[in-house]
Amino acid sequence: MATRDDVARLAGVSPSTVSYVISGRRTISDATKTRVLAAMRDLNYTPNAFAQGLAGARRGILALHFPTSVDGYSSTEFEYVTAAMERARALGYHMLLWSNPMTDVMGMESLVAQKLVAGVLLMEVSISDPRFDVLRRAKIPFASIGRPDDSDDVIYVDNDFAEAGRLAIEHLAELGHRSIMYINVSQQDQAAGNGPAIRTARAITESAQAQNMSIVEMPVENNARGGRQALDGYLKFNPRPSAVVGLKEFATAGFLNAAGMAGLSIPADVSVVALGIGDRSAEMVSPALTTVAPSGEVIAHTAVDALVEQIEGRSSDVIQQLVTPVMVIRESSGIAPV
Amino acid sequence: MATRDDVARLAGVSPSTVSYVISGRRTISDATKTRVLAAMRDLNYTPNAFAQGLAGARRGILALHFPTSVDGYSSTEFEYVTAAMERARALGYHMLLWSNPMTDVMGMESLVAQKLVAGVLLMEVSISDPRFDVLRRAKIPFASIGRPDDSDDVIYVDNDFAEAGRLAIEHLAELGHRSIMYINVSQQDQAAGNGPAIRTARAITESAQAQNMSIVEMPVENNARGGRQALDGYLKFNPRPSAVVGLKEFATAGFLNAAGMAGLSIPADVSVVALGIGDRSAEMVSPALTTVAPSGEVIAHTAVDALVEQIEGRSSDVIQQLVTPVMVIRESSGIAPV
DNA sequence: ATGAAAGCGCTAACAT
DNA sequence: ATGTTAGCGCTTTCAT
Repeated sequence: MATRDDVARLAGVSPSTVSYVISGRRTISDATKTRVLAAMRDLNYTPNAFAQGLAGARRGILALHFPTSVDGYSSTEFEYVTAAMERARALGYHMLLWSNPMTDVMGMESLVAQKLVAGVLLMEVSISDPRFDVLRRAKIPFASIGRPDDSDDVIYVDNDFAEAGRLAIEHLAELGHRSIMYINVSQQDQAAGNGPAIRTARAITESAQAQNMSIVEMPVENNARGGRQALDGYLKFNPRPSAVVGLKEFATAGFLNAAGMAGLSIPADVSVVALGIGDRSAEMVSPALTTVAPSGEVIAHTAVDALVEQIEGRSSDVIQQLVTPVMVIRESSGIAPV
Repeated sequence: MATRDDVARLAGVSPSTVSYVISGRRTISDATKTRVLAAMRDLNYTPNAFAQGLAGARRGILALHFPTSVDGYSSTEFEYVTAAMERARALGYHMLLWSNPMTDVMGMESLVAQKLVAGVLLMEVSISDPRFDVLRRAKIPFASIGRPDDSDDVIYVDNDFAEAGRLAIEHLAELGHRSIMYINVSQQDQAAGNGPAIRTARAITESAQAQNMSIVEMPVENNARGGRQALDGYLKFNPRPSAVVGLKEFATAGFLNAAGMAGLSIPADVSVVALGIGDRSAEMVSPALTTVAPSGEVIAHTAVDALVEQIEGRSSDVIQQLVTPVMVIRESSGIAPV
């Protein structure tokens, strides 16, 4: 494999000139530049990433970190991952995927200490996420998709949960619903500080109050069994809420299916609105779910942009951005039964 | 940040001794080893990954490559990704996620030329996948999840499609089904050489013949619309097949939903068996899908193991392994209507 | 059992 | 506008 010196020899210039042609950090005469570029092409030269990194160049790798989850992740989360990776690539960075248990902060420390990555992007952050302190101490650039409670110095991009809650509740209010059940994440996840769950609960509670609607909560695990449990709980209410707002896709889909099996008709008997779920998943179930969700692509792209800006020192602002969610009315929501 | 020389100084040994303590490639007296280890701990030392890479150590990064897909990927595919990453981590490697259009072979070349990654794991391989030649030419270790037609020298782990087809067809045969519709990938994807689609078609055709069953094919895109088209096509058959075998999850789920909307009862009117779909997706729809699929975790783990063995030169065998799929009978398959 | 020293292929400060 | 050179922090060969 050709090295920089090979290129320099072939082009008849000094090695550093080759470097400067690549980095553009020096003005090079057109004639020289052309010769160097040609030599690079002839030799099929690509700089060695390790040498660049060691010599102190901009390290071209970002890490995308998410805690390992027993429930697994959905296609919605994968969309975030692929979108982040694509943006990173577009900006000239590689993306290291990286996951370990939330509590295993050591793993994170060792990655950072290896100096391999120029910055870290956090996914699935909780309101008191221990990863932030590790990153702060390591003085490595980081940004997060989602935000902790203590977020003054944190660069983040997050869903605008207040707006999402408002959209969902107002949609249901317009359809005449007066009482709602909220399928929350499990108590365990709530205790762990699941930000979207907590912020969504707050948002829909406030919006419901503003609309004079009543609201009850149903915490279940994010899987088909959780969905069935949510239905069991739902059926015990008297009177039953006429609408359900669900946060996680496997639980919400599970509720939808269990309700159908139990002879409930959706949306004639119960309306269902799903929050934070991607289009693909929303259309995988029947009836297709009405959703209120931000574009995963927008969130991921914005977050990567913010991280890279910080890495490249182009901006010292603490970028904090809420992305406005979009409501897509599909088949699972309709006029409240009389 | 502490370097190896700092550790050496603190421990009162030469820098190379520190290296040898880390690599274990030299016998070191217990006394020395203890002192060095203590110094490493005191200084919170972690070797610089770039320096290691440059100096020719084992490069600790694997790349996981998949072509960008317009249809997006499902949670099933994400399971492969996370499983591969976890195994890589367990073996001491990082995992770089990497994706670009199948035809953009240049992107792959430049990654490889950067010498950043020790090996490449390919996902979503097609039967005449251009990526293999790039990798062969680059003389970089690689392995694939799935296999091309020309696979003599390719280390791969793949689903045992023949067995999957047999399991699905025999299950349906036992339930009394005599005629089947196969929801295939789009004609475009078939032309692109989608291995699972082609091998599954072959497998179920052969198994169906062995069972004296008739089989028709229905190519559609892998999304909800494709599922509806599959139903439209299905309804036009006279007589209608009593069972449907579907390959891709969004299309198969779409068929399921469209059939339900159209008043067909599943499995009373039509049985549906889904191939290659993960449990999570299978249980997201209603009725829950009977599936025949390999464990994504097993496939991914095995593939990463094979790749790492090759990288570390522990084995020069061309590991080629088919993973036996597992049938999970859920609610979408039942006795054929009379 | 340990040390010394020659690279690995770059970047960037210091020349001219 | 270009060349020279001192590192970056390791691995590994050659010494002892």
